[in-house]
Amino acid sequence: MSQSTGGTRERIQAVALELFTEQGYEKTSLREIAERLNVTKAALYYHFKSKDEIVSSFVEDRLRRMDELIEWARSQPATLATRRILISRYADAMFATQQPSVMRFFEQNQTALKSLSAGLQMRDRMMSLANELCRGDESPAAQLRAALTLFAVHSSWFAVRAPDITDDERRRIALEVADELLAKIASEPTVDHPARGPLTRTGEQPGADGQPRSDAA
Amino acid sequence: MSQSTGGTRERIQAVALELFTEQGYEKTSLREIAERLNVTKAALYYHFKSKDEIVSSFVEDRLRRMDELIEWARSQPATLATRRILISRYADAMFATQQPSVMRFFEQNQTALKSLSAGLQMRDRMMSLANELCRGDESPAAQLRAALTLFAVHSSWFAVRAPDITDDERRRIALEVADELLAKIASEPTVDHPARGPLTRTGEQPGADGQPRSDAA
DNA sequence: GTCTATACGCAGATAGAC
DNA sequence: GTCTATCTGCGTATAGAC
Repeated sequence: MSQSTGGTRERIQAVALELFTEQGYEKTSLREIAERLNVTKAALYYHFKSKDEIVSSFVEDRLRRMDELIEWARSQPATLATRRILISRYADAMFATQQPSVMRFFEQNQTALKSLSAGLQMRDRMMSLANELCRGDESPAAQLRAALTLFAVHSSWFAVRAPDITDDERRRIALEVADELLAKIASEPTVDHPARGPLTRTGEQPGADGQPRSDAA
Repeated sequence: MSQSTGGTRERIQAVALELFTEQGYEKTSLREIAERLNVTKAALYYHFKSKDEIVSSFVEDRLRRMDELIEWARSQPATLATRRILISRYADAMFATQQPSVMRFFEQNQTALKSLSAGLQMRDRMMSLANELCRGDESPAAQLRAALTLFAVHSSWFAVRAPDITDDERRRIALEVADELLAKIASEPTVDHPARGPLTRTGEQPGADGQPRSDAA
């Protein structure tokens, strides 16, 4: 919040993010980060209390965005239109500024993030987002489609191997595939076109969300 | 191959696989594995030359299966039918025996596997498999769909949260979603139904496979 | 086949000078 | 705000006894 230094804190974040993503959080030592910046390990400890606080520092921003998104989705009806806007906004957030780097960091460090509080929080948000994407259709297939929708946005960054493709094209293709998946999720709890069938409705649990959210949106 | 010991080698593999998956490869120490088995670290080194050789030992089997699968796919025409059988056989392999554990290990240790030879080999095979799933349709959207098809099989294990679902149901749902994705991939290089449009064909690279494979299939 | 003992290095983290 | 110096502990791996 209050950095009066010449951006050293930001430089540490940038280098750490890069190394954590390339070789993994566990495998990257503070010594390595310090060497890249031509400073000592002790200098790092002036800016951050610990190694995992470096992670938290660049995750905060993303957490905030996701919270806003989830809150918005909960205030909307569970229709295809809502879901399309939801995934579209999610893609916007992921493709904006330097978020792609943070996105890749998360993909590449899923396991390490299990022991980091920032990681657990992000996991929680991703689950909520997936839940919102299939709210109203509790079938297993819908859950899978919802998850794949998020994967579509994420993997558009590495799964598409084209030499001169722009970020905008990646985004558009991701949303094209995502929309197809979303279209197969039932829009209303009472389905009126039994062509797809309800599959195995194992048992409705009413409030799988977690918090009851009593505060205003 | 030739274990005359009372299965100690297998017990090490099992415990290592479990811990590597739960807490990550880097974070799991040989001391921890040894303690779980009530042996010493030195005992581990009798059975395996190094830590990463433990990984290789339980990856070998999976590599062989995937090689067979890829080889088969290459000998077949690039049609929807081929792709459906391919993903179905892949699912069979993934759901068979204790392969789900190995599958989860890979998902959870993507980054660590970049510095392990076994990991690099698996990455290579996954890429080849994805390539086969969209051979004949080099559009970015097809590449994304092919990758998501594989994700569908993988994520059916954790994305579907249902209390009493069987492995067979998971497999069926994964293939249901996978088939939808595959249906949108063009079956022939010369598309004759322009309803979907050619998207942004950025530039055809004839042999994006890597090896020219001159040997017989 | 498994043990004890140990080598050697690097990890994260702190104290206190400048 | 950055440094030098240092602490403490654990990491992988090896030697050699039983």
